[in-house]
Amino acid sequence: MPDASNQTIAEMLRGIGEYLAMQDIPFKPRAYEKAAQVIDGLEEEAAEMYKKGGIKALEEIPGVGKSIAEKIEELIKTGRVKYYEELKKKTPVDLTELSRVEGLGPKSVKKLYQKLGVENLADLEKAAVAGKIGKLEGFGKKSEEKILKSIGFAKQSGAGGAGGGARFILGQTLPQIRAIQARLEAVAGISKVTIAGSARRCKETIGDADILAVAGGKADVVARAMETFLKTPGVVNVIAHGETKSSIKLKSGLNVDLRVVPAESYGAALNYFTGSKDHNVALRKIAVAKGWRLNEYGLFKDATRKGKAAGKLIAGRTEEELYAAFGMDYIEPELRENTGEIEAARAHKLPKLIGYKDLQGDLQIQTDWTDGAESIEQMARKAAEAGLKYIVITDHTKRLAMTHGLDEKRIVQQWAEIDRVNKKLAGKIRVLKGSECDILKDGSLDLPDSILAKLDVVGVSVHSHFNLSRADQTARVRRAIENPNADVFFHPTGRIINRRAAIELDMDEILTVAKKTGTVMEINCFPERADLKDEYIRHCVDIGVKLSIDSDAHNSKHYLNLEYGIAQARRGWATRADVINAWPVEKMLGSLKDGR
DNA sequence: GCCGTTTTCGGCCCGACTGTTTTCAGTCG
Repeated sequence: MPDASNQTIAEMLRGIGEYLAMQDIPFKPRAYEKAAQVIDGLEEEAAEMYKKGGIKALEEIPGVGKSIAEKIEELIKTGRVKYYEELKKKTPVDLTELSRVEGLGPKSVKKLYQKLGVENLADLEKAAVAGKIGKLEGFGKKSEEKILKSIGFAKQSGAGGAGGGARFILGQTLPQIRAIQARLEAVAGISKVTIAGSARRCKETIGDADILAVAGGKADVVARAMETFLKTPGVVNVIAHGETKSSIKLKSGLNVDLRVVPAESYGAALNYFTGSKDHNVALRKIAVAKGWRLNEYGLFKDATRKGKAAGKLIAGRTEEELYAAFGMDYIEPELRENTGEIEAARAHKLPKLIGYKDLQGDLQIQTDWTDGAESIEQMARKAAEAGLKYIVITDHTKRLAMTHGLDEKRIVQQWAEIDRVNKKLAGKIRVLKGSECDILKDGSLDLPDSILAKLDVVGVSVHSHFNLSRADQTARVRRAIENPNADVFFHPTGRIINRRAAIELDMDEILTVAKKTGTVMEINCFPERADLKDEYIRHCVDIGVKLSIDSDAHNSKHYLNLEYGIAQARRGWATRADVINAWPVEKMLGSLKDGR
């Protein structure tokens, strides 16, 4: 049976949606797009669901009805979908490639194909260079220039990543966005500048950045803000420049939008531009059901009137006011994915998420004993400055030879140094003895139990044999975390965003074993790891597997990354009670396995 | 094509900006 991954299924559905959109068919494209999105976000493989429950199981997926379920079934069974192939044959254009070009949508692609025979990026470039596009009805000189300009970017974004448009890693991008925020905050007359969009929701990757600014309604202030924004260092392209909205592209390829709003609409606008889209649509549907209307200017009573001020304003100045008007508790941005937060907010059952200042310790730190850059004492001092009360030194073990991993002899030597630092920094911070112990191919550990039993915290992790089959990898990890000395499973899936896929692991089984054995799952704060990711974190929270949020610091600057791990934990609905290093040191230690 | 605490039929989120336009379609988020 041909194996269709969720990604393949989503691509097929999205493709059909795009072809239908090209033909100006109403509503169907949105249905396909919606279904594709849901499949993309599915934790379980749709093919597995089909195997277990047949086509009925597929139809139970939200957004999937009879017709789409049949197409998924066909793809799983035969590896292809006739309907999709017929659509492709009718209009043989590379839609995913062409729609990466800024300003080019399905309608334009269709026209370019019909009038000029443009099927792909190369054709498009040829036609533009030859000046054919400017002469087309509905297009002009400017459209042609715009297309030429963005072809370069489209080529770039196509080369690197899977699944179309480039995604930017949150932790690597947020500092850039915050710099733009700071520049805008310095503009006279601007009272508030907020980062919105997926960056505010702290998604592990973001597609673009949205910034919201509040101006007192004075035209000159707005103009100054826009001017400052357009002059952001590193701008390569101004995509739009209007009275309330401007949009730029940076050298990095990141698109940034700025919207200027009046104070009375700030809450509604922030909510609107924070998203997610699904969350907003769900809210708007509730508004419509009540006979109200929700847009970026506010929540209004009279739904029949269109435009900015549609009837009597119910709420809009703050987000709190907005959610209250719906009879909901305030929903933290990290939760706004329409995955149950709206229902929970209505029922007043939202969790109290772990806070950004709630960590007391850090359970994974490397030093210059292996591949870290700083000494144990330096790392300890800087951790204290960062507000931590305890840290665990977890240098690599001997199997990781290139890091000069510790063997039995050297790790014992390290304990003496830790004792010395503890004495010196008494009252400032406590340094615990730990290890990032390699999991060998057969699931045994790289240090003997006699050593591991003497450590305060043992982390175990996979650094080799990433390509084992799902069954073998799962068995390997299972054996490792069943070891009574293995306290924490470090960066469990091993994925590195945009670079290395996650290892094949039956996460359901691993988390079940973790629950049974009391093994803690790590949320690794390295922005490109963000491992575990949000959906698995939520699974842990649901079944009671404890978490730790660790910097995996290799130098003291890396403590700053803790923010991103906390964000990830919040996206997974985690509270302080779920995260062991949010607890005092004695309670944390007491919660670990007693293999020693 | 999907969906249902008004509905199994008739809806489907909504507004800003751009370019090519003398009033609007396409794109985007």
